[in-house]
Amino acid sequence: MKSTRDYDSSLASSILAYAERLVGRSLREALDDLPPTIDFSSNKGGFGTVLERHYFGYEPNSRPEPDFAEAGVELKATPLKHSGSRLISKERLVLGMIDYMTVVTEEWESSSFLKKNSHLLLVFYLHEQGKDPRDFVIKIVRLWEFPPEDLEIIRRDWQTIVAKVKAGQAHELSEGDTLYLGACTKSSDSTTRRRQPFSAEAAKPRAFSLKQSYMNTVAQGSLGMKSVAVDEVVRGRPLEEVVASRFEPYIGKTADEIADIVGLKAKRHAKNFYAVLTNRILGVGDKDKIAEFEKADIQVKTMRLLPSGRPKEDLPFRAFDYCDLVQQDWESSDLRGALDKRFFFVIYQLDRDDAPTLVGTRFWTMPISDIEGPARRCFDETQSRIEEDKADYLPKKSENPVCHVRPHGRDSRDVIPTPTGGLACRKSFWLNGSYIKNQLGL
DNA sequence: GCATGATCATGC
DNA sequence: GCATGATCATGC
Repeated sequence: MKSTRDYDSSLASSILAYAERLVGRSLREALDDLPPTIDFSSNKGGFGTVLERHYFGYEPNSRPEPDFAEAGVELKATPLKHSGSRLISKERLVLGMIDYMTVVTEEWESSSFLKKNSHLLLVFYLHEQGKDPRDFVIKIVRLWEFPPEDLEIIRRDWQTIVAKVKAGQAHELSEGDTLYLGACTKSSDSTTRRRQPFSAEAAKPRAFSLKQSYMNTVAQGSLGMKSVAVDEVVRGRPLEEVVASRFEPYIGKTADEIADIVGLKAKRHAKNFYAVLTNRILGVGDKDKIAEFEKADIQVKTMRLLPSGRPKEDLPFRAFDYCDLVQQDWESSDLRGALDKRFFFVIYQLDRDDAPTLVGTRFWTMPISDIEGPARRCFDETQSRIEEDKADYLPKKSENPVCHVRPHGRDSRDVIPTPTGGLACRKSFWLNGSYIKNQLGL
C-alpha cells in the first residue's frame, strides 16, 4: 500500500523526539528567537502556523503530500480545554477540504485523504481564553496511526461521504451521517457554496474531520470505555450491523425478562434502568461507556411506545440559558450541534399494564432539510420571542412538526434570568415524539 | 388522549 | 450542588 510505503518510521521517530521537547512548555519558552510581532488575530490557526514556521522551520502549506513528506507524517496542532478536572479536545480536527469534483474519482486505498493523513504528528496544546497563543502550553505530543478497528470505520465513513457526493447530495451532507470521520462545514461565512459534480444544487464547503469526541479519546485514551465490536469491525462488518445483532436475541422479550437474562438486579423504575440494560446487552459494565459510541458521539435514547403506538415521551435536550441563547448564531448554535448527531434508539412497546417489550433498534440522523427547515424556524422563533420579553410563550408542540420548547428545570421555582431583565422557568428544546416515530418508520 | 407543565434520579 | 438525562402529572 502506497501510504505505508511512504512512511519512514525512523525518520518519524526523530521528528517525534524533536516535537516531544515541547511538552510542558509554551512556544515562547521553546523559541528564543520568536519574532515579537506575530499577528495571531488574523489567523485562527495561528498557533499551528507559528509551530510550523518557527519550530519546525517550514512554510505552512496546503500541499497534497504530508507536511514531512520524506517521513510521511502530517503535523497537526490541536487545542485542548478544561472540563472539570480533566482536559478534553476543544474541537474537531480538520484533515483537509473535500473537493467534491475530484473526490468522486478516488478509491479509498489510493485516496488523497489516506495519503496525507495516515500518520499524524499531533501536538495538543491547552487553549485558554484571552491568553496570547505564544503562551499556550503544549500538553501532549504523539505520533498517531489509526488502530485497524478505527481505520475500518473511517474507511466506511469516507465511503459514505463520497457516496453522497456521487448521488448528487453534497448539499445534504451532515456530520451525523458518519461515525468518526465527519464532513464538517468549513468556510469563513455561512453563505459560501461550492459546485458539486452530480447536481446543480450548490453545496456548503466541507472538510474531512475527526469528530471532537474521537479526538477526546486520542488525547486521553479510552479510560472507562469498553469496545463492543473490535473483531467484527476489523473483519469489515459495519458497526451498526454488529450493534443491531447484539440486540437481536432479545427482541420480543420484556425488559424484565432481558434484565433476568443479563443478570441485572436494578428495578425497572430506576431512571437509568434502560441505559444499564443497553450496556448489559452490549456486554459492557454498568458504569462503562461504550467506546465506539463515545468516539462517534452517538446519542443513545430509549423510546417507549404506548399501546396505541404513539411515543410515550418527547425527547428533551439540555436546558438553555436565555441570555446565552439569544446571542447564538443558528449555524454554531447548541441546538444545531445537538441535532446533527447520530442517534441510536432502543425501542420498547408498552402493553396495557405498562410492561415494555423490546421491539427493535434504529440508528438515525436527522435529515438536513428538517434541521434547516422546521428546527431552524423553532430556534429563530424562540430567539425572537425571548427578545420580545415573551420567554413564557415559546413555540409549543402544536406550532412545529419537529420540535418545541418546554420547561426543564428542578421545579417551577427554578427560574433563570432573561435578557429583557425578567425571570422565566428553565426550559429546553424537545424533539416531538410523533416526529421521531415517523422518522424511524414505527 | 394529548399537549403542556412539572419534577425526579444519578453521577460528577 | 448542580448538570444531565429521563419521567411523571395535570387539565383540557
